[in-house]
Amino acid sequence: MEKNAGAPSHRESSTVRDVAARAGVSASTVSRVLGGTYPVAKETRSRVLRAMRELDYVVNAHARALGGAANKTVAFVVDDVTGPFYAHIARGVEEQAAAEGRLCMLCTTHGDPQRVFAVVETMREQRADAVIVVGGAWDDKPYQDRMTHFAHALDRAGSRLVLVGRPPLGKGVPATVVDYDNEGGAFAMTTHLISSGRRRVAYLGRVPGLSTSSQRIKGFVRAHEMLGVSHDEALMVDGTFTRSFGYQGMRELVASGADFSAVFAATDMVAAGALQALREDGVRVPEDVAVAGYDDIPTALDVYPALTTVNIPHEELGRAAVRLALHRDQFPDSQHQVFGTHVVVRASTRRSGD
Amino acid sequence: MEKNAGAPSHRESSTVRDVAARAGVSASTVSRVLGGTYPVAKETRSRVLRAMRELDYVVNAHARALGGAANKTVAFVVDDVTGPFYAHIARGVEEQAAAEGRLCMLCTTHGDPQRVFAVVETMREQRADAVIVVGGAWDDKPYQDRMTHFAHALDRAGSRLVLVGRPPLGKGVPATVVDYDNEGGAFAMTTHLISSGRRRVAYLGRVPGLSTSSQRIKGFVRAHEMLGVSHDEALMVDGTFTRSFGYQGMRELVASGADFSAVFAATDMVAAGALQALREDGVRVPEDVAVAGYDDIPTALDVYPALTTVNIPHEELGRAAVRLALHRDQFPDSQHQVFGTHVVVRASTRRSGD
DNA sequence: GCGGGTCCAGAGATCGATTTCTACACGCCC
DNA sequence: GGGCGTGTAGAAATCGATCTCTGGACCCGC
Repeated sequence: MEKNAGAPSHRESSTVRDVAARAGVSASTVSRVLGGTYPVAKETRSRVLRAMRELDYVVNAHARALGGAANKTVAFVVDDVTGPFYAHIARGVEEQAAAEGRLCMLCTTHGDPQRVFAVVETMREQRADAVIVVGGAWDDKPYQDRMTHFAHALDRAGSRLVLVGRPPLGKGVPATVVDYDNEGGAFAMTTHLISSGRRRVAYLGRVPGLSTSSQRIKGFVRAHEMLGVSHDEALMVDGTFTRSFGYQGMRELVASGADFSAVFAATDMVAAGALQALREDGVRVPEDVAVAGYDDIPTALDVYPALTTVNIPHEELGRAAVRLALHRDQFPDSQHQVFGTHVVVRASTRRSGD
Repeated sequence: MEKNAGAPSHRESSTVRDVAARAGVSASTVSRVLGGTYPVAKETRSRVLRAMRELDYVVNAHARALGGAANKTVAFVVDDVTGPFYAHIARGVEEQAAAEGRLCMLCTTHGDPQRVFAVVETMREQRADAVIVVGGAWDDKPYQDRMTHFAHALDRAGSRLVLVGRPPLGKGVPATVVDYDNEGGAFAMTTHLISSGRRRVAYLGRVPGLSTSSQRIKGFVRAHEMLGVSHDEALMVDGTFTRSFGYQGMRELVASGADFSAVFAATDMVAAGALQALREDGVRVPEDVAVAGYDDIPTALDVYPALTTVNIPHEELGRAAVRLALHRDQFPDSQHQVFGTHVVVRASTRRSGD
């Protein structure tokens, strides 16, 4: 019996050979029609196209990727897709990736550093064009060494590590860094709070060892120093970047009888929880206590009162990450790009007179 | 010169042959160490493992996928990752996919039906184990025919189409359907509103042709009929599932002087916008007007007053989608699974006496 | 001592598409 | 009419890992 002469097997999808057989040409010719970069006689081409349609043929992306051609995939690694912060960056990444004809692989790590490594390793296996890691980094040395190792490994394979919203790994490490002015935003917000007369500002949600947290606190402290206002260590509350911590932490702070006239929450989610706690405790916002957040997620508009926060250009970060990584040969000098942040004043910090 | 005898090229990542050469064995042996399913002498194995470590070797997923082995990828198609509704389902999908040792490809369509087709086609090329499409479907025939075609094409290729939150394509179509009791939730909510004494309920955000919308409205209408309350077509406002429509639509409804004592918003996002509009118009919630949403996204807790809404088990939908699709041979009878929904009563519909 | 079994490892085919490299026509000019 | 470009298409090698088939080494018992 002739091999591949009849109809293709029922459980399998068809291959170039099936198409070739049906069109009465060779596999090479089918491939050339597919690629379109090589002259094929008009009549032959249409015969091949018809055969492809009739067999409902689609190329095998793996076979194509194996044959040297780039794999056209961008990997995206986040803690948790559910967080609006990540979701909006994800959107930017996905949009730009689509615009550049790339697919987008999504991986979540649930804040577990070990999973970051596992996931990046998997992305090396997938030969992704770029691996974009989003969110705060851990300060410890082994972690950074490991990321540096990945940066080199990816580079060797012709891929690229991209760090979004985290500090660079050091000189000479082949990685793209897309960051926002984290410290500056915290500085501006703290200044806003203090200069509006709130001299005792609590910081809700310090995460020791997390770069995002450290930078915000640096800005927070710097603003105090700049304005000659001493800040009280007792008003620094350790926690996580979650709504539930915001609620718990705020309740405890109020219960402790601490003296404060403003709360700078580490993120908008934390602020949302804090607002609920204050409401339940009968503390008026902004009359008794001003509340500010960080990130400017959509929910900031919906909490009551509307939340003063620091805006981060999330989607632009995502788009830049993809763009810079894929065209790194065109932008060799902007492989560390920092976007600006700015304070958005809403009702939660407004003075009655304003 | 011996081929592959020296160090691997500097710009390329190493292959099994490189590892084999370094360990002084054949490629087959390296592969067997990798797979672990075939006996390899202990001493040989450790030599190979060391060589892999020294060369920082990772397998080429494409080469592996080409050799028959399943590709271990689940595709996830949504309108927009930014929406909390999708984000939470995405999380369920991602978690379950990770638990099953699968990677997750994310694609967004921005509500464009054409992009759905393009994306699903790409997923066929990628030979994904399952293609999960989330969100309302369009009622028109060509759209459904095309989806049916994809269902068959994926099935032929050993993959699976999964529809989440959308109606089945018909008898005999090889697809997994994971749905929630959309109509029942709307029915329950409408009943809740009417039986608490609000006899004139506005529906904010009808989207003609979208299955999600039609089902909710069906429940809305059925509740009216059941309770013997007539509903007013003038209180049905067409729109989109967005916060900004919620705001606009609500303002216009108030400005029109329409008579209503409750608003059933098509989604929580719509409700959030509506609440802002009502606040700005000086309408008190829930005293003057009760407001309810649909989806139970986290923001429902943060709006003011806290939003009464219909809970959907988002993450469970996502997990079930992956589980049922990958183990469809084990669950041949539950390829159309419907999850329950339930009303969550919060402040936005509460009577003062409650 | 030799057949028979077990254990381990190499050679080579294979997956599907691309990409040389090769070859056959055809038309054209000298 | 023979030589030569040009246009078109096939045969075969290639990518990297896996899988089958084959075969060598070694131990065992009779």
